[in-house]
Amino acid sequence: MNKLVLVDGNSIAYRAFFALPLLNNDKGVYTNAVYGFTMMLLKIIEEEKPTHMVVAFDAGKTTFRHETYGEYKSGRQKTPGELSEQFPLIRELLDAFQISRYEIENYEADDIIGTLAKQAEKEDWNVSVYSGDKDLLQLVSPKVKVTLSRKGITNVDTYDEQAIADKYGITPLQIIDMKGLMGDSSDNIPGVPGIGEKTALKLLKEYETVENVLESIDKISGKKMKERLEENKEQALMSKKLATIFSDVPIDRSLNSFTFEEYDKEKVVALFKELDFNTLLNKLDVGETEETTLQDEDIEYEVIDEVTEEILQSPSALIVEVISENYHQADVLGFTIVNESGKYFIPTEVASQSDVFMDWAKDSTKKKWLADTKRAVVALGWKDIELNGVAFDILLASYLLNPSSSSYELADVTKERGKQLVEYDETVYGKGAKRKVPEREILEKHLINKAQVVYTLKEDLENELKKNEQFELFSELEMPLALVLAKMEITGVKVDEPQLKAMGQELGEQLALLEKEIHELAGVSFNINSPKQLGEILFEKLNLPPIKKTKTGYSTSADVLEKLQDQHEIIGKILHYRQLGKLNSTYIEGLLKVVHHDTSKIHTIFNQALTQTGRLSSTEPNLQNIPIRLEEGRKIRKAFVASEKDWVIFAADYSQIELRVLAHIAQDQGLITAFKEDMDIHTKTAMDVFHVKEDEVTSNMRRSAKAVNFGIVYGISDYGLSQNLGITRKEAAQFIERYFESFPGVKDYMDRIIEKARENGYVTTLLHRRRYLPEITSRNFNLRSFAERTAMNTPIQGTAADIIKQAMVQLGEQLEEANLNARLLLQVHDELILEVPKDEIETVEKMVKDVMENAIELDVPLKVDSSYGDSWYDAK
DNA sequence: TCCAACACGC
DNA sequence: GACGTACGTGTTGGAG
Repeated sequence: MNKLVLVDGNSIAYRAFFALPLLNNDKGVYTNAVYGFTMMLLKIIEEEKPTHMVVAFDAGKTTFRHETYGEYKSGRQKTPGELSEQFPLIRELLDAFQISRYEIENYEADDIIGTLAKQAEKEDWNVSVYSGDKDLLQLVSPKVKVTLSRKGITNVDTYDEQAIADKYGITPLQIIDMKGLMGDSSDNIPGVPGIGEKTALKLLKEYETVENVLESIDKISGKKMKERLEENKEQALMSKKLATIFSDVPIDRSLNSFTFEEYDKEKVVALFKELDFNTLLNKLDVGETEETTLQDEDIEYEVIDEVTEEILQSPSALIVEVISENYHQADVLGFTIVNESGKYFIPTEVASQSDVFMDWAKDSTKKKWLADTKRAVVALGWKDIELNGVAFDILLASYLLNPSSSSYELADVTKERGKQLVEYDETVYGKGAKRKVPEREILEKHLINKAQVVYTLKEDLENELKKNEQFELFSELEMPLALVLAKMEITGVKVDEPQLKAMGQELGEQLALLEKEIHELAGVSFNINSPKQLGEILFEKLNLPPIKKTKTGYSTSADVLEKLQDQHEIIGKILHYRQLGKLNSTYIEGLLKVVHHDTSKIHTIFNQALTQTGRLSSTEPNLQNIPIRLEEGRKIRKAFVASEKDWVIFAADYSQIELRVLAHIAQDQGLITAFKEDMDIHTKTAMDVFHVKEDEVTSNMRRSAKAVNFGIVYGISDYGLSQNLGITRKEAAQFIERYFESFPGVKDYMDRIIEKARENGYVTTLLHRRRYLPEITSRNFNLRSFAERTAMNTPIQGTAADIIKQAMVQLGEQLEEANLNARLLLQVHDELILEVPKDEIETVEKMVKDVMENAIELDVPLKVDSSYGDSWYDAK
């Protein structure tokens, strides 16, 4: 049986380009789109084994669709130069593979594909279409399948009629009707305003086609909807026409001439070498037999009912499966192990009663490779099972290799490398309310696959880390840090529940009173928490001037309200109501909800693989944003107390760590001297920027200087600074300029780092953490400016993150070595919170300060302030 | 169930 | 010349 594969060349090239960082070969030619395209081709060839194959391209700027609608595809971003220069390479690549390409004036790739698909269908061939564009789904039939790239490049979904029905509840042909109603912003097809995917599908389920919908407008419920449909009848019909693929393109070749047999290996190898596609080269050699699809029914593994030492070899890939998102006090669904000797599933009951297993888990000489170490260590820690000897972690390795990835799930990590060897958790377990433990055998196979993938990925990832000079960062910093964090999470922070409740009580009363006063001042009762209702009251009923608007109406944000303070008594009360409301809902009620009642402790989860800069984040609850600036909120900290009698809460924070890091990496002599002399850095900045002596610095000057420093640290723009200081953008820009004049070393650094980012496509921190910035070469001003600010900021913020992480690892070791009972509880970006027995305070104070200040040596001193008290509030 | 608006920390 | 401008987490209201 003949098998025709049709590829939408433009669409796949676009996808590849935007999915991958802007790679280039040693000659500086951009190759990311070619690379992604190649991965896709190899995958298609291997999986589809086509007898015939065509890659279709769009030709020229205008098509017959522009005659219908002049605005078709207008407003589209121009193809970036970095991508257009890759198209010739893609053509060259296809020629080397001996794959036909086809384009024809006046028609789009879609139409060519549609025409060929129809022709092949008539001949009873099987057809597979590859694109990134949902429009193509209209071609699906019993003989035609459509595969769409989802995110990334080889991450795909294949659709047959059933799949479309499952996903959209409509037939392939109705895809056109759907587009007619909802439009398509990327092609500038208007559709009917106000109708999105959901509404379109609902209408089509009832009326089948756009035409029927339009004829039945009377029967449709909703006044707005009727009006919209009525007003846009013509537009809907035209949109449908635009979305319809034309299947009668005059193609001057016969279907049979598009055969695909073998590729010209010599040419392909030569081209791959030219493009620096070394990984793909290796693949070609071993290539064809290599397993790149999901392992299925026939995997062989053993279900263990008694653990023996023979199956516990070193190294082993180990999966400790916990499917609930929050892993504290969670169920472990089972263990799988893959090593030299075989593949094993160990049920939780078997493992937990096996001394052999426990000894192996505890034995640090027995090396284990994990998918997510902290998750496993914490889940097991709650069951008093010790896990040592973790030598590799897929999550952390993948994060370091590319912190901007949106997922580090094993399925994605393998897919990114051109293989899919394991199913998505969501597919196996379901999502949301439907998430559940699957049948025993499905679970076993899934977990075996996971362990298998960990076992194979380890080497690849390790090599990539080494190539990037990130292996030390991985093994000496992030890996040990995961264990430190695991301990902190299990330890938890003790909360004085009665105190929180009492504060909640009082807040509730104040809120009720404020609410009453606000309603009286407004003359009507309304929901103060609703920006919509509040906006109407303030700007329509009370006729206050609306200063700012949001997409949906009037802005009622704090900075707007502050400007209206003097104009009405109600404003102050609203601001106060908001402040107290936030405290009550997020911090009192929110925290009480997550207290573990058996111990009165809160156990957060630190996400170690999320931020682009290398900082941690904290969830369920977020303990990194407990109020401090306003006294009323700061009182919340009184409820965070030491967990044992005669212990205290101890806090140590770095003073100006980011600006010190800046002084070091920029080598700005003025800044370095200032820090060496331990000057007040904001005052020093003000002196230099305003050209005044120390005693002439006014509080306003210092405030401005502080805001500029803040801007430098967080990479904000002149606009951001102007908002901060309440000045114009121009004035803000001048401030920044004067700052750069005063600190020429900083200015040089900023220029250099942007240049470097452009050359490499990424920036790094002192410890080689990376962040890729593909948009730094964008012609879109916004994207480019953003990337430039990120380039300046990430090395600063990221190095600061490196430093405190280093301190945490060292502190963890030293506390243990010194046999102290004091323990780390929290990290809040530049500060560490511990709980300490009173008789250890002196020792710990010295140790913490010493470790933090010497975590990494810079050309400026690091300074740490510390304090302690009965609660977090008192540790100030 | 999702998104927008808002507010908290660094 | 306009663009729409640190990040991350959580709550609420409101639309579907």
